[in-house]
Amino acid sequence: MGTRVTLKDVAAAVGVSPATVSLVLNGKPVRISDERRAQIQKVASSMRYRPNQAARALVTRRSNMVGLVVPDIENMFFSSLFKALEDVAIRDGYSVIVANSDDSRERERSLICGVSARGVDGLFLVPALQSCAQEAALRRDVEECPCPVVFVDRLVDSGYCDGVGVDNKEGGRLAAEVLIDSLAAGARDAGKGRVGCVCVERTDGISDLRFRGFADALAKAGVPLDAECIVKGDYRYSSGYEAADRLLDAGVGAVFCENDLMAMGLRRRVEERGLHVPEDMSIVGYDDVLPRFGLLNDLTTISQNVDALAAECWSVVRERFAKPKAPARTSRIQPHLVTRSTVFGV
Amino acid sequence: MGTRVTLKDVAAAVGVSPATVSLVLNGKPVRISDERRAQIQKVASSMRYRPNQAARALVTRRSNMVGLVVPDIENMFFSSLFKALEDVAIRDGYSVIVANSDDSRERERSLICGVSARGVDGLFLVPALQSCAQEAALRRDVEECPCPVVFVDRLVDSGYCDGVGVDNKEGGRLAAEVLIDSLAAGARDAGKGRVGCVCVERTDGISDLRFRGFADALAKAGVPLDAECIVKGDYRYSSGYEAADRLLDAGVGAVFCENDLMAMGLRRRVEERGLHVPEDMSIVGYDDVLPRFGLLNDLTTISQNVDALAAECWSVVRERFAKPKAPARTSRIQPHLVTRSTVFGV
DNA sequence: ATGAAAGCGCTAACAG
DNA sequence: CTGTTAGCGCTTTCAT
Repeated sequence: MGTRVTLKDVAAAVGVSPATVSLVLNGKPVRISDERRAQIQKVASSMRYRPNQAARALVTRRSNMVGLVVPDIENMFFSSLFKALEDVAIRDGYSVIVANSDDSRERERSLICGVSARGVDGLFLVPALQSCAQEAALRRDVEECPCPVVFVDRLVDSGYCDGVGVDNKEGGRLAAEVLIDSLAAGARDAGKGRVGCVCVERTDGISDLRFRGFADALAKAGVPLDAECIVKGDYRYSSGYEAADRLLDAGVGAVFCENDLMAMGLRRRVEERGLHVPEDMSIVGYDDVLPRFGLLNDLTTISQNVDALAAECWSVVRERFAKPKAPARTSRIQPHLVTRSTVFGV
Repeated sequence: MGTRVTLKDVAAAVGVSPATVSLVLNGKPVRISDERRAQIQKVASSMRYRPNQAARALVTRRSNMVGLVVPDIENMFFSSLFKALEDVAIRDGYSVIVANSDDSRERERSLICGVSARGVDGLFLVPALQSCAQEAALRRDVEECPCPVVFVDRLVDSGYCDGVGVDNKEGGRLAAEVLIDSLAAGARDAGKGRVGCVCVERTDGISDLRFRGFADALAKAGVPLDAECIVKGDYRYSSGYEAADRLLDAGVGAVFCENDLMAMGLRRRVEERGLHVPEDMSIVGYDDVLPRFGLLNDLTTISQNVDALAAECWSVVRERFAKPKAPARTSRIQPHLVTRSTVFGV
């Protein structure tokens, strides 16, 4: 195990004061003779000096760490979000501390405290499901948090806090649009002409928007969306799988699933019944996160563009660092349609 | 944004010295009058005092943070590993800093430095692929690292460093065993009687062991494993998918895939050709990590037991904290067979 | 151009 | 039983 070499060690080795070394190593525009500069650099690197970040954080009040609290890192979307965020953060020399709230208010609360006590400069928070239903409690925690907080993805009422999300309503609209086009592209056999969806009932301020965007666009185009064609899901593969029979039996031939996992489950069951996608059923998913995990994905889907989301998160927090008192800002990434092979005729 | 209240603030509010407050709040067994104790506790909590961890780390030389460097957090296995590790670490009050090496030696190197400069108490490292081929360079970094390192999963030559992994050879053996049983369970039609595998060629010290365990067990049982029944894969869905035709055409009816993703891809292609699993082909996967992501999995597979792996990681590092000079120790978790529905007759 | 000194927030001796 | 003192490793005035 290596030993810890301090600034003082370097100073002693060179025969100057710690202050001088600090100045040089931090590239401060103080006029120190070039020879000294070079010498200090050389000695420091040959001694493998690494500044102690804790000490530095103590005095500068900046840790170059940010926190990320997600409901569950085993949700592919959040996993990707983390990776994308780390990619952009690391370029500015930041590390990311991640923690899982398990969608629990209590755990989230303790995480906010715990992570901020670590001195992070900013905290990205995907609010727990339980918090979405207890906005007042969440707000209290956020306001007490000694560092800026940015809501991510789940945009709860956030006049008091920065937020970055995706335009879910637009995503729903895009899904409706392509399904409508598909309907127009070719006449369906009898008993396959209806439109349906697998949607999630949650207070996360996401599923309802996707549904609203979808339903509104359908209505505007005069395409009916009947109650028996709306099946509840829970974002998991199995719920898509289980939705298939009801949809098929209702004569649905075009389905919007609120995420890709459910779309895959749906597709599997459809094919198990000896039917084909998209000939017998068109399917649109949501997320487009599967390919990032090495899962082959030929699903036509609405992409959330996780990289753009992460980039925007970073840009928002940097602006907040620069102007701590600026008014809170919420921004939304635009989703887009990725056309692959599961929608008939497009 | 909340304000930062320090120990001194609390001390001033109570009218005692900072030291006293520190003693009380850390539950030190110093005999301080109970009334003072209670009063200090009360004031501290009402002022919402949170100790500054950076300052504490500076003096105690313990940060209560550990690092985890993985090749890619978008690999489901590592994603699960992180979650499992966080679960166990948080119970001891530890936070985890995660970073992706992208399997690059260079990036890993800079991560080891960067993370350890943050003062982590320990570092869990899944060596980058590139490092597995440059053990000397890796070793140098590890030995220079000012905190204990634990190799995880990819157990490179590690006489000098603790390690925790899975017994991959045993996993391969288990896969062979169940496939052999399956063969015995029912006679196969002609042209489906051979055994094959989709395996990965890598220097990660994992794929080769799985293969070796598999091949050795087959040999011992007198079951042939012919060259044309061994197809190369890359751990991704698509490579399993693409392996299917060659395997089928070679008359293979029982396949071991070195991970679940490839097994799923293989299965998909087999079914696309109108065949059935397990009637026409038995498939054994490896990992059993898919269900954790909400992916329905009815694959018969070799489970790595990520939770046990993480628990063992934690136990190893704790022991290292306790005895910094103890000899390095490598331990291996035993994998086990999870019987589901993709092996014929078992 | 460089060094001395103060102090970030906390803990750990040591006095009292 | 409690307060004072002295740093942890670093940055940052302010003198020199």
